[in-house]
Amino acid sequence: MNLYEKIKADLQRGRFPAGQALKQAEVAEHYEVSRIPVRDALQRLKNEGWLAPHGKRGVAVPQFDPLEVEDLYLMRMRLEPLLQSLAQKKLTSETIGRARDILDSMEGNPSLSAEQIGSLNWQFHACIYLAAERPTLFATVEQLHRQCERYIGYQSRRLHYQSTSQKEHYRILEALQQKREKEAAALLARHIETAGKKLVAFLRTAQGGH
Amino acid sequence: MNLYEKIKADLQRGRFPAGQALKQAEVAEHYEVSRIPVRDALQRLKNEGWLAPHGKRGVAVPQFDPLEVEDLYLMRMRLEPLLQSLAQKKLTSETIGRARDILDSMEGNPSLSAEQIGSLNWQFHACIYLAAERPTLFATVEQLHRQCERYIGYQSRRLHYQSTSQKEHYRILEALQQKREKEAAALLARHIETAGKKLVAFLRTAQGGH
DNA sequence: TAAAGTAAAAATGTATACAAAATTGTAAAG
DNA sequence: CTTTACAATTTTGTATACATTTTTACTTTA
Repeated sequence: MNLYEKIKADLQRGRFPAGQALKQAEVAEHYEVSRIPVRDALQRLKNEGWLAPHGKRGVAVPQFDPLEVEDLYLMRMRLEPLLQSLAQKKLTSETIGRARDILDSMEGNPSLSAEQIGSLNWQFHACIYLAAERPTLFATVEQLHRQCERYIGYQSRRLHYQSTSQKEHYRILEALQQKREKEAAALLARHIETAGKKLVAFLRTAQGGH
Repeated sequence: MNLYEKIKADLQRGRFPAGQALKQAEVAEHYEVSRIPVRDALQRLKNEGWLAPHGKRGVAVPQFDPLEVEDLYLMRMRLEPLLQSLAQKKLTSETIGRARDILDSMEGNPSLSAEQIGSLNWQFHACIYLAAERPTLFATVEQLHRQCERYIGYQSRRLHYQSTSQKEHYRILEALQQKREKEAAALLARHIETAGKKLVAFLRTAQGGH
């Protein structure tokens, strides 16, 4: 586990209070490395939305921002159904099988951690998206998903939204398998919309979430 | 002009041959700095699509890839009309005036360089998009535009696609001003689609463009 | 008292030197 | 002749030391 992953994990678990400015020297001391690798990690984390620019220099732990979530899910609603449609034409039964395995493995284990659920969730969609063989489009979708992770990780420790989401997954998979292209896209769009609205509502009721 | 900008400018002008691997030491020597700032710059350029990962380590100058362009423009077609629609509700006459000024300044000067035209082009759209006050959505759109820049910069040295594009700009601006929301979005979508198709066609006829 | 300028402190940016990792080339074995 | 293992070289990663920039705090002045 490299420095980037360590810091990201700690951010995901809310180890650093929102709004706090992260100084290179502090972070370096905390993780017992020099400032050079810290610089690299912070730059990358900033680009991926895990950290926010802080004034003219430095970075800070971003606040939870419902408007950001709204934007992220709006974009995902536009891009992911597109990518899924492009994938559908190239879907093999083997890919569908792997996707189903992922869903089944979630269904079976009721004792999965929030992180593990989130990871499997993405693996399911990514497995389908990758079949499209559109690396650029995939990369942007993946990046949007990464930005959402911060909020999902925060929410999923308190909220359980798994069961309905799972049913939607199975319905999407079936529509894909039966080549009902438009339905699959529409289901996915609703799937994302629902998740986004739940998340925004949760953040707003929680007064910004901190 | 910092190192990041210098390297980017040289990439934009095709100073480094496509496919070439860039080694930190070489780049550092070429620009007469140490490897530390080179590392920072290369990482950022890689994240923005100006450089591609090269095996397990290092970066390389990416090839021109028509499929990448197709993806970029597909995404822009989905996201930019959305952002423009969100902006429309908040458009002031002052913003519209500034947008018109940008278009007029392009119209007047027939002796603008390719880079200048590209810059003004983006300034026009960005001026409208910013009115939406949706920083997250704007950031992604801006990033997509940055990735397109590499191709536009390459093309615009050979192709002149200005005049038709300019007419489309004026039509979009008028639709926005007259609150014809759907028309403005549709015009923008077509505007992007047209530009994308031209660019892809150009790259394909030019055998990948190198 | 408020404002502005300046000096001190703190934080980031960069160079040099060293450590770790990956690649390449070579030799030995199948 | 191909393949595998190992050593040499190359390349990237990191620590320490120094330079530059930004911020902070204090002093001076209106």
